[in-house]
Amino acid sequence: MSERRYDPHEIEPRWQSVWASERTWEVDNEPLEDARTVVAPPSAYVLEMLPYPSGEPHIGHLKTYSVGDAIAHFHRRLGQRVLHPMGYDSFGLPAENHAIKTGVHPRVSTAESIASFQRQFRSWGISIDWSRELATSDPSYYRWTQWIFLELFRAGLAYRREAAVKWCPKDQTVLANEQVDADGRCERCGAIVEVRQLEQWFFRITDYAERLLNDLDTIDWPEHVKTMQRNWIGRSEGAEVTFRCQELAIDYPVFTTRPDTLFGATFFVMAPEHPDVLRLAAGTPNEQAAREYVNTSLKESNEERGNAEKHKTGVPLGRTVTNPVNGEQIPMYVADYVLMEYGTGAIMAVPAHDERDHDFAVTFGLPIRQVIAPADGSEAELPYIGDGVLINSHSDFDGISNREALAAIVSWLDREGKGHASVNYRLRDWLVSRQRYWGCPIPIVHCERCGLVPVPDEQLPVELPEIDDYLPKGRSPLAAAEDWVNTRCPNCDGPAKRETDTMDTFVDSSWYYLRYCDARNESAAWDPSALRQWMPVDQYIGGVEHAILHLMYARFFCKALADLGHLEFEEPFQALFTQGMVTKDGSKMSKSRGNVVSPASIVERVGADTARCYILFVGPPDQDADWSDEGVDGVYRFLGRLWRLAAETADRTAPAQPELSGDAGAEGDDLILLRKAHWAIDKVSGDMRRFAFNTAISAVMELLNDSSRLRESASARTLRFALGTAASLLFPFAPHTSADIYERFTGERVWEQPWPEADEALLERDVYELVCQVNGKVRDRVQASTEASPEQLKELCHAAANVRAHVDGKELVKEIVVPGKLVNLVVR
RNA sequence: GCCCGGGUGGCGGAAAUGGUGAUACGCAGUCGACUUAAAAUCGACGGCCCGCAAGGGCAUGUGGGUUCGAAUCCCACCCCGGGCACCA
Repeated sequence: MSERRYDPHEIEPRWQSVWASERTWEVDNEPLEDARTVVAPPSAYVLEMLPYPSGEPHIGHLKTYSVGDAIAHFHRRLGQRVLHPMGYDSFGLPAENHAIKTGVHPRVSTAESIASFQRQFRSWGISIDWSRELATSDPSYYRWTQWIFLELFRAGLAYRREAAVKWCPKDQTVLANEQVDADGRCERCGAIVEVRQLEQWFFRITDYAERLLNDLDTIDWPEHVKTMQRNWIGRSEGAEVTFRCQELAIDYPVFTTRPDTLFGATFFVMAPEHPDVLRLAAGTPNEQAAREYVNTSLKESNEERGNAEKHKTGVPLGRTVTNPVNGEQIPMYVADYVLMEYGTGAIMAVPAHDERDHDFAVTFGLPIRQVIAPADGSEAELPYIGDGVLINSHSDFDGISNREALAAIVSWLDREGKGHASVNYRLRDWLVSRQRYWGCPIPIVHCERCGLVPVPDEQLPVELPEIDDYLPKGRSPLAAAEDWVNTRCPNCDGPAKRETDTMDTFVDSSWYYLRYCDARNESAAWDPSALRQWMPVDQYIGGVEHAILHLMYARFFCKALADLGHLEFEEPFQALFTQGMVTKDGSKMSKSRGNVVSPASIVERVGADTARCYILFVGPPDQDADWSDEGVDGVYRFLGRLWRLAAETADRTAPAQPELSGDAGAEGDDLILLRKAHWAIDKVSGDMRRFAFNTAISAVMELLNDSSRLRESASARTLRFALGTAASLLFPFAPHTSADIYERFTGERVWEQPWPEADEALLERDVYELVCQVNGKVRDRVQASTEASPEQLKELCHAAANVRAHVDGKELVKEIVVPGKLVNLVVR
């Protein structure tokens, strides 16, 4: 027999061209009537986060799509119709920055990158329904992004206001809170972010805080991702309490989570951004100092200001407010530890029971009045944050627990009209406007007479104009395209100007999964019946880095669009899987470190099947994995051994026969191998459901090892079954090699075959190795029958030679029998 | 500081619900076969210590505990990774 060589470069393109020419992975939307009358096969929507096309795909992409493709294939073979589409998140800063540097239009460089992604996805053999492909920068897509924007605008969910916003001086654009990292740096370019007052567009995501929080309970997401979202939303229960400044006759409500400590409030603090600060200070001796303080604070970066280690600063305003519970006049301060964006921008300060207020009081020599004492009567060290009983408060409340007092005080405030129970969220409205070119234009016209006027639906899309200069100059580069900017008001036909800001790219990616369901619809963003068929996404796959931003925004879009009557569901992604990062030598791959492994070079060296299997085999896919070229070689050897043994066995058992089955009367090595094959089916099936692809692949390796060991002693038929099964089980990970092997054996296409089922009878054994322990230590092992009674098992154990050596001459205290496992004798 | 994950051989990692000698599978390593040689391939051996062996002792970050039995459960601590961080 001639030596056969495993040649992925021959095998892979051959199968890829079958899938391309037959459009194997395309699925149609069933007409609705059919879905109702015919028993429609169950469907599944398997989706990986769409890539941002910049340069070439990297290893992280390979991992995401290897995971997603395995899931998609598994669902198909379980008999489901699977929607598994692909698209590109093709608006964004990197292409624009590239354009600034090289003059190449972002559309051109993006198109090149997309072509590269397409080529590589095909070369990886990912089972994509290419008929639904989309790019968010394509007018046929962003037309509908604009339509959604206008729907939100008309509903009051998109609005414009002046705001202190995060401004990146390098990228010359506003950033969302979420795009500023922990050090106060721009997520993209790393420059220190500044604060500016600008008119900006926002989405009213805060209206949805409660629902975004509560509905987390209805979806099957990793707990840590839910936790991150919960923290981000940051719900706090408490009360809003009104403090009145008598001199100016102004009420200042504050939010507090601790109304039980109201009697301990000894001063009052406002954020530097608070619009009343200068008015309050005006005419007092502190006017000048307050003004200077506000100015310095506003210039300070968030990084400097947010540092909790920093000692407290502030300036007295020379005014007082009245504490509503006891009528005390307490002094007002302005201090930068109070944030304008949270609560009301003003706080009551209780130095005895709040660390920050305590620091401030110590620095400024303000009174500290303890109003809660530990319930056990011990002396509390201040600030005391814990629970206890009220003291120094009011005879109605002193002595009762602070939890009770909290409720009692809130209802008292409510009755007196001085406050009420309240809930606050950390979540802020989503700033969506960007002063950049390469993004979706905001379809609004500014008319001097009519104000903000939406571009009529039938005039969408508002297409991006051609410009020569992408360089941002503090305003959108679009402002330079005067022919485009100057237009007529759709309302009054008077002269008007187009909005020159573009949308944050997260807007584009907040609804793309809807568009896939009806990607070629030219008269609507989607037809409701198309969504009914596929949505919500059954399994979403992507990196944890999107745990907050993208996943929160997409959820918000669904809820808002559902409220507007466009969707019949409120959660886009029923289940989520987040895969870990791929590192090299323990650190993140990056060009500057020079440790980038390109998927293309791996595929060229060992083929896509090896690359895909390796990345799933190296460890649990939800964890980070370190790339090792030696490990890749190991997987390559495995696929090669499997393919060669299969090819050799197929030659021996030719011609191919469609059915693949074991011998019912198998015995000896045939039975051993048959059992192993069924064990592997059972193991892989379970592992697929748990995303345990690493152990699934190792189970197939075990099956191959046994097949190889028994290649001479087992029958050709059993060997054929074992190896055909191995190919069938490996198909979701190594589709080309598996399809090739399966076809050799059966002449059939493995992707058209149902997922194999394990024969229960072959999973069970009639004899097993009984573990014989003495005092919990294994002393011997004997063959036992599954049928044996506990009494018989005890006897077997007592009879074992090495057990006797440890038991003889000792007192038997206890006997523990675990049928099917072990017997443990306790002796003294 | 708070909230999540994790600590298992030289390495990546296995081990639903406590139950085989924990370390499957792969990598690296050692030895052997084939070869003029190498590569490729195939086969064998690999936790540590004592012992010729049978066997015994010690081993899942550290220290306690629960249990006939703990990588797995409980308590305390140490280390690593991630998220949030003046959110009142």
